[in-house]
Amino acid sequence: MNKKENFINKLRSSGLRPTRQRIEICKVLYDRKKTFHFTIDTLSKILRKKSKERISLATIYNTVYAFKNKNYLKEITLNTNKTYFDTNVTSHHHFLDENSNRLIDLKNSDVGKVKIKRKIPGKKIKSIEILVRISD
Amino acid sequence: MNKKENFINKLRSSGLRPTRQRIEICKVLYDRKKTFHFTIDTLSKILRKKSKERISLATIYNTVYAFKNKNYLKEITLNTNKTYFDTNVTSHHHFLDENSNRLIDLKNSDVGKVKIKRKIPGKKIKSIEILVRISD
DNA sequence: ACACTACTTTAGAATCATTATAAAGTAGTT
DNA sequence: AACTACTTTATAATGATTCTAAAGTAGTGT
Repeated sequence: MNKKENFINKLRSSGLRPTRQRIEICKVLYDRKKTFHFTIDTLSKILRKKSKERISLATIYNTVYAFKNKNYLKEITLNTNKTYFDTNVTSHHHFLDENSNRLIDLKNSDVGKVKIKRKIPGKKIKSIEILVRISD
Repeated sequence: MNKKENFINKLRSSGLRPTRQRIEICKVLYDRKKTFHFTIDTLSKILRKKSKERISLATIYNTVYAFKNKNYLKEITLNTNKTYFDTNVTSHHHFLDENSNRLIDLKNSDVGKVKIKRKIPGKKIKSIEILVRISD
C-alpha cells in the first residue's frame, strides 16, 4: 500500500521506528481530508474500533507526544480537563463551539491581521493564537 | 476596617455569606493594585503564609468557583495541567512568557481590532481571546 | 538466518489536580 | 435561644496523565 509506505517513511525520516502501533495511529490521524481535533481518549476509542491492533493507553500517550515533538501534531489550549491535539500544525486560529465543545479551524484568511502594540523588553513573540468562542 | 466592610458587602450583595474564610480569600485576591493570575495551588500557599485562618483546600476550590460564578474571577485558558484564574474579569488578552510560564495582561488598547471574517450559521460570537506566546 | 543492542510497548502502579461526600460548624432569621 | 439553610472540612473518590520495569521488536552487523 502506498499510504502505509508513506507513513513508514515519515516515521523513519524523523528517527521514529515504524512500529505496527505507530502506523495504526498514523492511519487514524493522517488518512483523512480534514483537520482532526482530538483528545487521547477519543483517539483511543477510534483505535479500538478501527484497528485490529490492541494498542495500550501508554503507547497512545507515548506516540502522540512523540508526534508532537516531531511537529506532526500540535497541542491545543482550551480550558477543559483534557489535553487536545490538532493534526493541523500550521499556525492558525479556532472557533470553539460552546454548545458541543467542538473546535473548528479558522483559516488565516478568515482573520484580519492582528496587531500587538505592546512590547516586553527582551522578549520575542513566538505565536499568536486566537480562540473565538461561539454558541447558539 | 473599611476594606473588610467592602468585602463583606460585596459578598452579601451577591448572596454569598461573608464567612471568615471567604473574607480571607478576598483579602488575598482583591487587596492589591495589579491583576492577579493564579492557580488554586498558588492561592492556597499564599493563604497559608498570609492568613492565620487554616482554610481547607475544598473551601478554596468552593470559594474560587463561587467567585467565578459571580463574575468576580475569570477562568483562563492555557495548556497546562492546572486551571488558572484572573482577577481581571474584563474581556482582555494575554502574553504568556514561556520561560517563566507567567501571564501578563494586555490592555485592549494594546491590541488592534480583530476581524473575524467567517461566520458559522446559527452561531454567535461570545468572546475573542488572544494568547501571545513570548520568550527570550 | 542469527545475534545484539537500543528503542518500544505494555500492564499496572503512582501521581496529581479536581470533585464528591457527609458530618460538624456557622450566619441570618424568628 | 432555636431553627434552618448555607458553609466548611477531612477524607475518599475520580480521572487524566506519568512512571516503572519487564517483555517485545526494529535495525544493524555478522
